Amino acid sequence: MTPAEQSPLTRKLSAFVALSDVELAVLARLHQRRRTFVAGRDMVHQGQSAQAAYILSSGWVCSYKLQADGTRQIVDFQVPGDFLGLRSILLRTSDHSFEPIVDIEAAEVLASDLLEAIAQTPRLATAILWAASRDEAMVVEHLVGIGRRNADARMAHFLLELGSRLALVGMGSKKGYDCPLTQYHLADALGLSAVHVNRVLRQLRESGLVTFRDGHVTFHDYTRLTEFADFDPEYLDQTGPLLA
Amino acid sequence: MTPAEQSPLTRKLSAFVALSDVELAVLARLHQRRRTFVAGRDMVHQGQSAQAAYILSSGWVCSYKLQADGTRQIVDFQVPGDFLGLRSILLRTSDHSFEPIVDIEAAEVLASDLLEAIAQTPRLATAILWAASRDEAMVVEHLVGIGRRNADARMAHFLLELGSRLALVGMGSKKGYDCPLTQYHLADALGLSAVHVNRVLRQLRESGLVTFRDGHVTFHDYTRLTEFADFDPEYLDQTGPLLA
DNA sequence: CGTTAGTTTGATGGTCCTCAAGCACTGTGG
DNA sequence: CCACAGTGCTTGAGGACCATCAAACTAACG
Repeated sequence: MTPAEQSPLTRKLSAFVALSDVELAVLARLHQRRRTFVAGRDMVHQGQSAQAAYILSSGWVCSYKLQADGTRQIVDFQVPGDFLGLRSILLRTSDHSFEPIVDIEAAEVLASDLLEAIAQTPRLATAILWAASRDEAMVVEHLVGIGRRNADARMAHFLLELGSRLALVGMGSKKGYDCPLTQYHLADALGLSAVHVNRVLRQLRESGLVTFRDGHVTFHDYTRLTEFADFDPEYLDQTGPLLA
Repeated sequence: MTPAEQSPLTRKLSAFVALSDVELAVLARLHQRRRTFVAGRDMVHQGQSAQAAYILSSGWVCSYKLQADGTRQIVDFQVPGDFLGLRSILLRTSDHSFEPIVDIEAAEVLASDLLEAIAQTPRLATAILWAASRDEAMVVEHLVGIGRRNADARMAHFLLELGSRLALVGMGSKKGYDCPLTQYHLADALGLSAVHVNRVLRQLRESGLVTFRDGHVTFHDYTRLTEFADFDPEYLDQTGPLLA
């Protein structure tokens, strides 16, 4: 299969583990139950019991938690190749909600299928756990950003991280990438108000660092932006193959 | 074994999965390589390659990330019964550091031993993954707190969560618990300045909600504090046995 | 052509930071 | 026994960063 024919998840995992034909076949089988969801309607609600996880094939999703006072915090965004709700499989109830940001395509993965696949192919299991560990490392980095970075650096860091993640599945580069998020999404993710997000974006644009506009992110000076954001992509652990 | 003789991890897992004698034995074997670490000297440094994880037997640890500008963000605290560095096993380098807050005792667990134990006893594997999922849910809740709660509610929520976690291993109750953290630790965990932490604690104390003083947390009005903090312990998933 | 979602800008104010200083307690060495 | 340093806690004053409120503008859409 050429990269273009592979699922984004296969493409992502292949960058870290050389998968055998058998492992690729098992992975392909996990993609069997294809489903679609429309933008804006939650796939999974906070508090709902979660029996299945999903592998995102196309489109963007966000996972978030709602508070009693109505504010929401977006925990993470999922882009093609990412798992959704992998963690919640073992907890009795999903601890957060998933909202498709655009219309999406995803493969439903039952807990039983996943556990079976893991039992059958240990190397694939390692790859999947690697992906889960990486997702968690991103949440941790997100936490650091909200706790200890000012709004400008936080935004810059966020846009850089997204770029790196998208590059891994061929949807972005150091030039920029397409991005369907609204400024409200950015606000809820970064713990800011939408108004301030707008000012921050203007600031970054006028500094000649990065432009977010009309659904597209453009890096004007990748190196300087990286320094400004103190962005060290090491936590993304994507510097080369892990297992030969 | 009576609860008092069990390791805190065994006690914690037993609250959710009824473990057989065989499983208890495998779990006990994971505790073989006992080590001690002194307060203040990092066990694992950010960027170091991590081959082993630890199970904390006694004492408190914090995991944190340092930034270029010198500020630090504490991601989580570990109390007896918690894993340390479970996630980093699969990533090439540890994405954060671990610092013992007091002198501690921990069991070193090699990646190979852990994988073997998981392969041998699927129910134990489920229990361990449950614990890992729960840890991640706590990081997510921490993220929500920093992003969307004001300083008072953030502190209140944090103290309540710690209380719940400690209660699970018999080290706390709705009355309160012993806590060796300094106000600097609280500041670095909650994304606040130490000065403001002090003011927040005074505020909570004078409101008759909770007192943090001389290494001890005292809940004055647990119900009212819970409402004030919007604390819903569901994400801790500790309402009863998961697997019979 | 009105409605809605999203963006943009201004004005005002609150939360929390920074700087600064003093206090209490502990351990150490002269 | 006392000086002194180190750690942690406490309080005050001033100001930065970001939230909130308000309103105008654009584009898409039925």
